[in-house]
Amino acid sequence: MLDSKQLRTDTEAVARNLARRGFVLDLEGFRALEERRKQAQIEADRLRAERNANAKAVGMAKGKGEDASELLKRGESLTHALAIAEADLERVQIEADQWLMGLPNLLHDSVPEGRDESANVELRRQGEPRQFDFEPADHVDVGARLGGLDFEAAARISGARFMVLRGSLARLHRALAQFMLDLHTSEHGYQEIYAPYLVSAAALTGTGQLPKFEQDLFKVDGERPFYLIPTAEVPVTNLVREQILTAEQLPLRFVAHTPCFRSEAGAAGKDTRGLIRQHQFDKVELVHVVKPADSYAALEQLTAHAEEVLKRLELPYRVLALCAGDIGFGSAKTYDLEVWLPGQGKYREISSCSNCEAFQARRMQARWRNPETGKPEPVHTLNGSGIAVGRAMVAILENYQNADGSVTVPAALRPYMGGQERLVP
RNA sequence: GGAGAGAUGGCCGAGUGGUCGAAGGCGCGCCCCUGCUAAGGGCGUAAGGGCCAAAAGCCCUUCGAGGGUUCGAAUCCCUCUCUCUCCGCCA
Repeated sequence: MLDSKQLRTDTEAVARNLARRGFVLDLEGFRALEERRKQAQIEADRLRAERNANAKAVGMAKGKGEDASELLKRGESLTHALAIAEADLERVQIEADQWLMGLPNLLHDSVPEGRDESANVELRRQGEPRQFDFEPADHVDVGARLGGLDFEAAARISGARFMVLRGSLARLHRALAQFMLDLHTSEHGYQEIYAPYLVSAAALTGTGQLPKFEQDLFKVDGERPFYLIPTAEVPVTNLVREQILTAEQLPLRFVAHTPCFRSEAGAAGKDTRGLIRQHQFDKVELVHVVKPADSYAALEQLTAHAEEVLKRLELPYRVLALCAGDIGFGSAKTYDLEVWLPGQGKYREISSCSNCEAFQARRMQARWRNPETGKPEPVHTLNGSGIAVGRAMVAILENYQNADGSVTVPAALRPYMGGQERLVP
């Protein structure tokens, strides 16, 4: 959510910023709506103040034993008028809120211009793609040869876009998650979190998935609806919702390993082969809650923490600054990490690190008390994958495959694999 | 699942229809007194929103949430949520 004050006082600049995303802000519509809201609120407040004063007068008159029948009559008509004014205000308010909730975040000045992913800017590369003396297979074939990757069983159980892991691959998957958690908790200073996988609409509204992106979510109907989390960002960031934190509590750094559930509506036919795009996948997520002044330093830090995972696994990757048109709804600036996949011969996204500034904090009412002003102000929130577990496994299978069908276990993972150095068919 | 109790400001806790955003206490802040890590005194101390360019000021909302009764609701009625205790069941 944008700062409504800024939206009102600096409308042109906001419109110019949003235009970088290709988002057209309806200035006329906004001004008309805002004017209606203002009038409705002034009128309702006025009537309510009058009614309150009148009611108080009734009490005083009765206390003195005076006749209050005139005041009572006036009160009745005021209450009636107020009901109408309040209903009017509520309608406008809902309309204004929905409109505000549908606006994406403002972009940081450093975000490169561009309409789509082709304009993303590569910032750096780490590691050299390995030269194979045989034709590298993709992870589906590597996994099949190991006998641990079973899409057919998954299809029988659940359908398309699910996977079953068996034996050493299931263990590799677990080892990856453990390794990442240990790295972030013991070396990067994160607190490990276990949080709900089913969340309320309010939590999803806080982080920005609702109301606009309901079609991307799995909804669990019941007396009260729940949604399956599309990322741990949702429950973990919402840890600070409706809180006023002290300056001493910041920064907060959380890490959580959770499954993520995505409907992938609109991705029909995309990445249908393999486990790149699944309805259910595991991810280790990093979340920072920081003072506004620190958030861009925190973004660099968080990205470095995600990169460290790939460095330790000795996987080649590159870092992109997403361009204006490719940045997510709630983010002001995003870096993507892309890992090299020999099976596809290209870099594929494995982590996305975003600074949401105050966008989510305003929706969640997550604040800190700024000692300089003494006032509660929105915190800044950041999140990033540190990193996607399923895709990390893909990268390992493809980058560490051998001609005989075996897969070398990266050194960093061996302690989590009982010392095993190779996965063999 | 059954029975009961509860939800008030940073915390504790009073308040069963009127001048209550809410006594009192604790905590915190500023000041006074006191020559010294004590005691005492005074003042202040919620959040969200609106009017205003902004500040000051004024106004509105909020006593778990929503609805109702009423001129007027923390207080009465209904529904829901959450917490606690006991029983049952269960990983």
